[in-house]
This record gives sequence, structure tokens and C-alpha cells, in this order.
Amino acid sequence: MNNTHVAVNSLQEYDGKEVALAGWLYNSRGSGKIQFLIIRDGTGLCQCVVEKGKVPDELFGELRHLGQESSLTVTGTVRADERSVGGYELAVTNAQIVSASDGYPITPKSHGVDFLLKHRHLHLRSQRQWCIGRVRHTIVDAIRRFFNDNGFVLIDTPIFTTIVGEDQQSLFEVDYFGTPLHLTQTGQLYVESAAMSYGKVYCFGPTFRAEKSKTRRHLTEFWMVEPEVAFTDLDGLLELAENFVSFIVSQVLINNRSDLDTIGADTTTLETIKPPFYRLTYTEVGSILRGEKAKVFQAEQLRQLQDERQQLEDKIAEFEAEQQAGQLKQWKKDKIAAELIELRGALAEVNTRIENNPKHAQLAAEFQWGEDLGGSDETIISQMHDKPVFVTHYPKQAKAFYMKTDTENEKVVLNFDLLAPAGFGEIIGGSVREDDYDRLLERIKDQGLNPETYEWYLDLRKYGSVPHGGFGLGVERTVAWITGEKHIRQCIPFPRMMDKVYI
RNA sequence: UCCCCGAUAGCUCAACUGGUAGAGCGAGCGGCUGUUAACCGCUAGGUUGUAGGUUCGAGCCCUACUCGGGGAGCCA
Repeated sequence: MNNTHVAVNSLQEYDGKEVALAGWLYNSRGSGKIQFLIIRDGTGLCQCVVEKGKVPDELFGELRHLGQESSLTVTGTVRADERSVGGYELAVTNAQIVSASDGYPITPKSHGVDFLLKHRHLHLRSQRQWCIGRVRHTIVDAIRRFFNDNGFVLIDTPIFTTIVGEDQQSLFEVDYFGTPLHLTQTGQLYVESAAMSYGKVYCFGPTFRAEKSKTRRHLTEFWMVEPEVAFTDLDGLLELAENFVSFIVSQVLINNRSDLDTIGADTTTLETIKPPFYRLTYTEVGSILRGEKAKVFQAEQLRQLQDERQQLEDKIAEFEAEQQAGQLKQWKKDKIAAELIELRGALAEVNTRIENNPKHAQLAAEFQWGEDLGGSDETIISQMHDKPVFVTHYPKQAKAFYMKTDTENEKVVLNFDLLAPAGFGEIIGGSVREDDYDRLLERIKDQGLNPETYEWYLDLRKYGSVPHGGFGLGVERTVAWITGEKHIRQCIPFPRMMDKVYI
């Protein structure tokens, strides 16, 4: 069946020729004697034009009543036409309904988040999800390609794990034949041992965090890639990270331009994502947050938001007045009603941001040296920059035991976060690892961890320890940033969120 | 764990300070040869999340619960 069908995304090779397509009915419009069937086949959309008289009358009638997402094959002549979605359309001569669909729940109109997640198995077919999935595919491919082409060896780390990388409380516990084990929250400790064998390695797979975080940046199951490099320092890691992220973005721009356009991503800004990225220390960030600059920035943003709110409110009032005026054509009323729904949605969004602005400003102003940066602090810093920002040298007390202490300033560690621009926040966290046996042992004890559990990890510092480090990049956050998607739950096919798993 | 917001037709949303619930989309029928979330006409579709309370009267006010959204802490 397959090899006789042509893929929609290769139609330009068949201009003027007769081909058969196999796919699903995405949408259809019709008038008395002509029908437009938009068919999706997984590679793209194609408008198929059915004219009465050019197909059997019986078929014409069947196609007219064919429900959304019915599967079918169509035969016809390919022709270029500007008016068509992909630039090519099919003049249909015949069609065969494979399976008629009736009452498909996801209509071409707007739907709520909850509804769509409950229909995730079907929502994957929708344009926006389809585009995001393709971008994700490119990102995952770029991740592998970057490391494979730069001398890294893939190391698959275990999902069932005996050790704690970050924080005990954020682990999912599983009953492993009567013994408690955890689902991995990082492959880093394992990958460190592999780096001492191969030099440059990476692991790539799902990661599990039981954090009770209900935000647009969190999933309990997400994908993370973690490179680890022997004989490197903080500067080396930053360079690796900025080259890596820039490569990912460039690959998406090469392969997914039409997807980015369809979903309205900001490609002009993506074009500028090239090394070097901004570099700030935690201490610098702290003084920015506490200082005049952040205050002015936040106040300016608040003003902008208020302006925006005013404009939205004016527009809404305008439309409402128009609605009251009466004596309108039906289509005009509909347009206004649709417009109002959109405006009210935008207004709600702006209002939340206005509500949050002073809270975030206060949190920033109250920044205390020694605390970890909050999500809102990162948002502010990332909003203040048009390119990704590295934040380095965090206070030791706020960070994990394995991060190497800066010998020039014992209060900080040689770590970094990478904040994506325009408010997307953290997409990478990484560090140079403590390679000194005694210091590491001390840190393990300081954090109240059991040194016995980390015996093998300590061994790495016993037998030929070298300066080394790495980082973890969150795939979904990267997808969200690049696609401009507000919530990372749209950036993984089947999201797992705190207390909520739909299908 | 805490704070804010919400729940009305299959879906997305209206209903000004309490007065018998309305649109659009979707569905069904009819019309239209170039539509782009097509359009036009008609039809069907509701115990307003649940349980109480206030009131002559509750979608609207009060209490509790359930579910959902956003955010804080924490993080990729």
C-alpha cells in the first residue's frame, strides 16, 4: 500500500502528474459543485479539489459528508496553485474512504488546555502540536549529532538508581524487589565515571523529579542530555554550552523554518543566537536585582503592561459598544464576538503579569547573597537580555555537594546556569565537579549524606582524579524556548505533571 | 505546603448593580464553482461542577468540597 502513495511534502516533484495520497481529512469546505478537502498525511497538508462531474456523483456526495479525521486515499493530478496551503494542490479524479470518522472532538476552533490534554492522543494530529513535535525531533537529532560529531561517546545511565544527585525530596521511590530504589534525577554521577574512561561522554534520556512544582516550566518526567568532559574548566564548559545551544538553534532554523512560521515563533531573534553568550556571576546578578537597573526595568515593564492593559480595555469597550449598537450583519457580529474572546484572554494574561510584577520586583529587591536565585529572579535577568545569559559562581551553601569550590573564593562554586532570553529562564545547569577527595568527602558529610553510598563516586577522586565537569540541558524547556510555546507540557508528546497524568 | 483566579450547550465563551440562560463553532438539513478557522438560511442541543445556606426570587451573594489554571518555594 505504502509504496504506491506519494508524500505531501514531495508533491513539487510531481507537478502535472497523477498521484495518489493517503491520509486523513484535516478540514473540508464545500459549495454546491466544488469541495476543498484539506488532507494531512503526516508530512504536510494538501488541499484536494473535488469538482462535481469529474468524480462519480455518488463519491461526490460521500466526500461532502465525510467527517473530520476520516482516513482516505485520493487520486488526482498535482498542480501548482498559490491559493493552496503548500503551493500545490490535487485535482481529484478518484478517492477511497478507508475509514469514515464521525464527531471528531477537536474541531478547527479553539479549545481549552484541559480538554486538549484529555484528548492528547488526538491532539497530536493538530497543526501546532505537529509542528512542535517536528521541532523537538530536530532538537533531539541536533543534540546527538553535536556530541557524536565532537568526539563524545554516548553512555546510557540507569533509570533505577541507588544514589542521590541533587535532593532527596525530589526523588520518586520505587519498590525494587523489596528494596527502595529511586528513579534517576540525573545521570551525572555515572557519567563522571565514564568520562574517566572515554574523556568526553554524554547521557541522554528521561529524568524524574518529584518536585511539587505547578508551573509552566515543570514536568515530573522530562528529557535531559548531560555531557561530561575530563580535563576541562569552567570556561571550557561555557564555551561548549554556547556552541552546543547555538548549533541546536541553527539546525532548527535549517530544518523547521515552515514549522516555526506556522506556530509564530520569533525566527529573527533565533538568528542572533550565536556565541558568545552573556556571562554574569551570581554576585553581579545579585547587585543587578537589588540595584536601580532592575527596579527601573521592572517599573518600565509594569508601565508597558499597564499600557497594554489600557489598550486592551479600550478595544474591548469599543467592540462592546459596537455590539450594543445593533443592526449589524451576522458575520460582523461573529467577528466581534471572536475578537472579544481573544481580547479578554489577552487581558487576563496581562492582568496576571501586572499582579506578579510587584511581587517579583520585591523578591528581586530582597535578594540576599547566599540564597539560590528564584524562578522570578531568573525571569527578570533573562528578560533584560536578548541573548542567553550564563550565571556563574553561585554560593556554595545553595548548591549540590559535587560542585567544585572556587579556590579563589571559597564561598562560591564553579558552576553555571544558562538562562534562555526573553523570560524563558533556565535551560541548562552545570558545574565543574569537585575533584579533590578530601574536599568532596567533607562536602558529602556537610550535607548530611552517607559517605558509604558515595564510595564508588569518591573512588574517582582516588584513582587519577582530573579536573572535569559537565552540564544538563532540559529538552522540553529548550523546545519551549525555541518554539515560543508558553508551557512545556506542549513540548513533550505525553506530559507528566505534578499530581496529573492524563493518558 | 502556601497565595491568586476559574468551573454556564459536545467545544470556546456571553448574561450591566440578584429578576424565567444567549452567541459562535461543532452536529443535522438546504443553498452557493476557488474556499483559506469559507459564507448564507433553518433545526436540535442546558437540573449553570457537587452539597448546603441567605432571599419572594440565585448562573450571580455566603460556606464547604471536587476539579482545573497561574504563581511562590525547588529545579532542567
